[in-house]
Amino acid sequence: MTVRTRFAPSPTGYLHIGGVRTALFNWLYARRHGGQFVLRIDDTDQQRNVDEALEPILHGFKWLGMDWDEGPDVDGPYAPYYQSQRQERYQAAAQKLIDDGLAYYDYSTNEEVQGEREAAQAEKRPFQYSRKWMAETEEQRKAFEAEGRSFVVRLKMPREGKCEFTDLVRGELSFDWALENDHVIQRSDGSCLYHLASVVDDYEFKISHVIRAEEHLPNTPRQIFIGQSLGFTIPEYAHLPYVAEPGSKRKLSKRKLEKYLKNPDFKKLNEHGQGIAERMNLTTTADSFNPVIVDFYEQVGYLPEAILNYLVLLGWSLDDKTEDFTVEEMIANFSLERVTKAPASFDGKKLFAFQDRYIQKLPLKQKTAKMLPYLQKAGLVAEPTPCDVGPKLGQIIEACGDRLKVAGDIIAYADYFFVADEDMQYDEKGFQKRLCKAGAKENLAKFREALAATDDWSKENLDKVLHQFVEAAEIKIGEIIHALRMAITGKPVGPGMFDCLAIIGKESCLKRIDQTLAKIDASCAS
RNA sequence: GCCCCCUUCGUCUAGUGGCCCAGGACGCCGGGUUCUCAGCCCGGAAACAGGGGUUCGACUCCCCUAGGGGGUACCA
Repeated sequence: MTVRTRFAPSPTGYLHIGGVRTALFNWLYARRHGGQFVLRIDDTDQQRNVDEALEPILHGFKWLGMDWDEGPDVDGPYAPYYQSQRQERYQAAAQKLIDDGLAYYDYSTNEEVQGEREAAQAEKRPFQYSRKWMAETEEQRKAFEAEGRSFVVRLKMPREGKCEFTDLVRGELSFDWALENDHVIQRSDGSCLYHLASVVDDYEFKISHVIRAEEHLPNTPRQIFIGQSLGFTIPEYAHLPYVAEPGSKRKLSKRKLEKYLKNPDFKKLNEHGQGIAERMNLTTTADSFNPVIVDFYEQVGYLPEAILNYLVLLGWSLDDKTEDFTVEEMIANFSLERVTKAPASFDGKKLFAFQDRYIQKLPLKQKTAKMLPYLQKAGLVAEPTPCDVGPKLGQIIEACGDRLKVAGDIIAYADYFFVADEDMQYDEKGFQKRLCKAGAKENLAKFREALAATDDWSKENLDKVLHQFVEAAEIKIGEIIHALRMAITGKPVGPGMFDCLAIIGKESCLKRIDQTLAKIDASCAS
């Protein structure tokens, strides 16, 4: 049997991180078994601009490298892959169920059924529809219609026995048929509902394994009933635990951002990304730019492999120690048997740690290629790229070392390397602390002369020059180096001092020091 | 209300009756190193939800309770 799995996104305009985890498990399972991964679009007839709302989702999949074998843009033998274009099939299935006596026309009103439901609740017994308005003959239909009633189609569920099936994650499961309701499968306007559609599609697409979130577990008996009634082979089922909210066990949702931001780790992750977006002058909205949405990570400069590695461990593990997996290793090792049963909450810190590890492993050339566009978006480097930028950026990235956690971090670290001397911005707090203190100006002025007399501008030599200066002046190294950093970078923190001096170059360094000396007179209260 | 699922350090997890006074990872705390930051090195705290069984022996099996989550739509 060929393994075929599917993921069924609805065109909402964004790709949700929890959805990606579910999709990832489907994708890995298909790839692991040499099968196919299908993307089926859960749209409805009413939805407008489906293409527009779908595009960011498909883009997200592409960015992560999760390719699909059939679906939008990839035609396959079972097209169309849009549910809105498959209504006739669902209607035919509904008709067949009626013809076989496994579904029926129901002429009840909403209020009538709701009344029965409330009565059952009041008596603390399970609700079971009385089938009072069920019409199984033409005469009954005519009679109800004469009353002016309209109909829906309901499943005629069994009222005894058990529905038993094996879930690949949870094992043997058993549900009482009598507790299942006569669910509506076709609305009064003739359109069909999700459960019917889903079962019909899974069968027609020859899906072998339905791997989906836990919320569908209680729906499974009714889907099995539909499938069996239609004479379909029933797929294997695997119900995955949720990706839960940060620090909780509740299902992660798209619209509760406010609440998640109260979680310190989530907040930090978000603020870090927002900072980068600001430096790129990106206009963001909470709806489209936050850590619950995959696009956030792409914009900010995370690596897809890091995201995937983090996500695969949300509910799955190989053993007691392996944490790092390349995509190939994930594919080679993934199994449903090792999926956990309990929900896993989203942990921004851990995701960030994976990102850190992955980006540090990246060769300099690739880092440079990934980071350059960020400097351009921030307006620090022209487009097309001037030819001296590449080597310089390489030096900067090397100097920054593991301070750069995501590609977008380069902006904050590299701005003073690319900005004109006279446009350099000073961090005011740092300026006060490091340059407005006694002796700072004098030391800086003296060291300027030492630098002016230096021709060998290599960082090794600069290191030597500074140490000689410190010794001669009989001061501690900290007394000059912090002032110097402020003077030539404008910031209190950054890469190694000698790297900075070397990269900025003699001419600019002297100019910046002069500028700074002038500013000390202007800005420091005496 | 009814039905279903779940429950090991703060978080992700390992553990399928003795290898576990519970292992790894992220984070956290303390100390050291460095020109700042980021690191790096050393050390540390931190969990089997509770109660009954079964067994020579239970994190592992059974039952109950509690807690958490989900479903119960002419939503998906």
